[in-house]
Amino acid sequence: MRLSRLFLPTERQPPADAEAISHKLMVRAGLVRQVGAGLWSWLPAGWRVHQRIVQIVREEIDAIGGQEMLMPVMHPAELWKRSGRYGFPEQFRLEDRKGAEHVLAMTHEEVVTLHVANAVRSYRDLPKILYHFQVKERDEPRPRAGVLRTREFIMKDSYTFDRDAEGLQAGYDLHDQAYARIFDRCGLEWYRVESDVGMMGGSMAHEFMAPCAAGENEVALAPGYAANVEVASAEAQPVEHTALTGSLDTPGATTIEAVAAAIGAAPGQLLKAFPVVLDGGERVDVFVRGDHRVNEIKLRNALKSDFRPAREDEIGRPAGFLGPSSDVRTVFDAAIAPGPYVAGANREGVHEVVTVDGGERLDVRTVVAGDTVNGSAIAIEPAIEVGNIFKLGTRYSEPLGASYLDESGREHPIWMGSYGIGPARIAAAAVEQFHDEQGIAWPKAIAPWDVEVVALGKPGSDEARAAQALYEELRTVGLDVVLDDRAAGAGEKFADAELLGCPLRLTVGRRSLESGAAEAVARRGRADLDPVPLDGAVEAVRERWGALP
RNA sequence: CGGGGAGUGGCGCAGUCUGGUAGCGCACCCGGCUGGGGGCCGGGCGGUCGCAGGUUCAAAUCCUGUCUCCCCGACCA
Repeated sequence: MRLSRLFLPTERQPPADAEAISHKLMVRAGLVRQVGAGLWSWLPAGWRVHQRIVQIVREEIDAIGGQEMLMPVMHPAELWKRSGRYGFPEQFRLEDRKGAEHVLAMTHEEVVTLHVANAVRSYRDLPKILYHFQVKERDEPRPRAGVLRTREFIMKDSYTFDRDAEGLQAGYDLHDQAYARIFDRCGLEWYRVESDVGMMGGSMAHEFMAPCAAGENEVALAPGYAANVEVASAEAQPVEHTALTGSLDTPGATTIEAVAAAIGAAPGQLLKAFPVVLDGGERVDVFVRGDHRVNEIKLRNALKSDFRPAREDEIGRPAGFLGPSSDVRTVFDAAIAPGPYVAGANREGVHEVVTVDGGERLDVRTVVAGDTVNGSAIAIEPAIEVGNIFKLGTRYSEPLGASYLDESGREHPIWMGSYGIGPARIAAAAVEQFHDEQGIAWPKAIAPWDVEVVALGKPGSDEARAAQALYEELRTVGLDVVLDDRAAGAGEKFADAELLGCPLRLTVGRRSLESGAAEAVARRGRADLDPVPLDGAVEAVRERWGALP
């Protein structure tokens, strides 16, 4: 490709409202452009990156026996009503000309299960791995950070169909291993974490996380331990107890900070009340240490029920002064070590010292940096979720009637798994992880081009002709090469090359004609490599190429 | 959904408070110079100031309404 003809609108300045590095650089480098909130076009160079990632994913899913197909983006609403997933706030809904309801797909469990339900009869038809790359539509409440969180994006989603839990485990493991190969091949720093199963239902889930500053997820890390903070569990740091007894007048002190200040105690000596009402209507008072926060996902999982905050009239005691009460089911967070704590006295303006010992214990708090796992302090860092794997079990096969007959002719629901990867997020994560002041430094597996040949001198000059000859020679041996043959100054060409971030840059100018070699620079680290002789360039480039990240 | 901010040539911005008919840098076009880090000189093109209504002799500027986008938080199959 010649830059003089490429649609590559680079910008000197980032968009005024961009915050995330990948947002700024991908726009500046001419890879993507915004169309609306959470709606993005991929321009030619950006699409090459996307397609290279897609191809890596395709190869690895094919390698575990996946069969690529394609399902539509628009679905009859009825199908989603059957699965019980109709009416999510994120779901785009529309009507056709006849007034029939449709939805735009957030994922494809319903459709793929429909096909399997209609076609699979026998255990002999299992297992199956089906996948596709298709647009997903989600009406996100807040799209952000360029291509990191969008309302429309392409996802590779695969689905496994097995006869039982063991089969599902095998399909799950295959994906786990394929994903590891995919992210390694893409050149990302990544790790696998335990995660919440969320609204997907199912019994087990892991996320593949690429650490970076713009990440929306928080991950708790310790040697041998990695978990999404949504589900992470750790030993709390101990609190020192100062001697306090009896009841304490705390008029107007309704927050932890205010109470701690009023009585001269550390927040960790207090109990924080979190009154909720479960789905079934049961009232529960949850207590965590004053310096901790309730983790609503962990709480929901621990209570095995959705819940909502209790209203004041349901609590029946003055909010802000709640303490343990024998009148209502009471749950203490596991991090509340037995001992005395300051809690509300269930009377306006009064706190009192209570002794917690035993009681119903559940782990429902959000871990904080410094907590320990196996004696090691955890760190919490942001990361982008680039892939996830879910065990769905029979959550979709039952409502949608996907079943098979076993050897004895008995009918069973099919066991399913669901596995997603977002190529756009891999691209953005790579930019977040590998960039410098000048621009992007792509991992070579997903760069838009392998080599950028910068031709200095006027178009038509000896330098330009030598650059073109080099460009053509490298192309003939299968390298993806882009030639900067524009009539621009050297500085502009170097600046654009560093923005775009191809792993290897070869410069052909007057000096090259004198020395008979093109200068070679590795983009990552902007490191000078041994020059590439113009005569015999292919071998030299191959050799330089092999050492690049 | 709560809070904050912004819409003025392709990009980044000034002008709005104090109304007088739109400006700067970059980019772009033409000519020339330069040709190894966004170079220089000269000459140009391009915007009914998000949209609608109102006030006024006169609106980018004041008033009302509305749309869109961004950031923080909540949310995030």
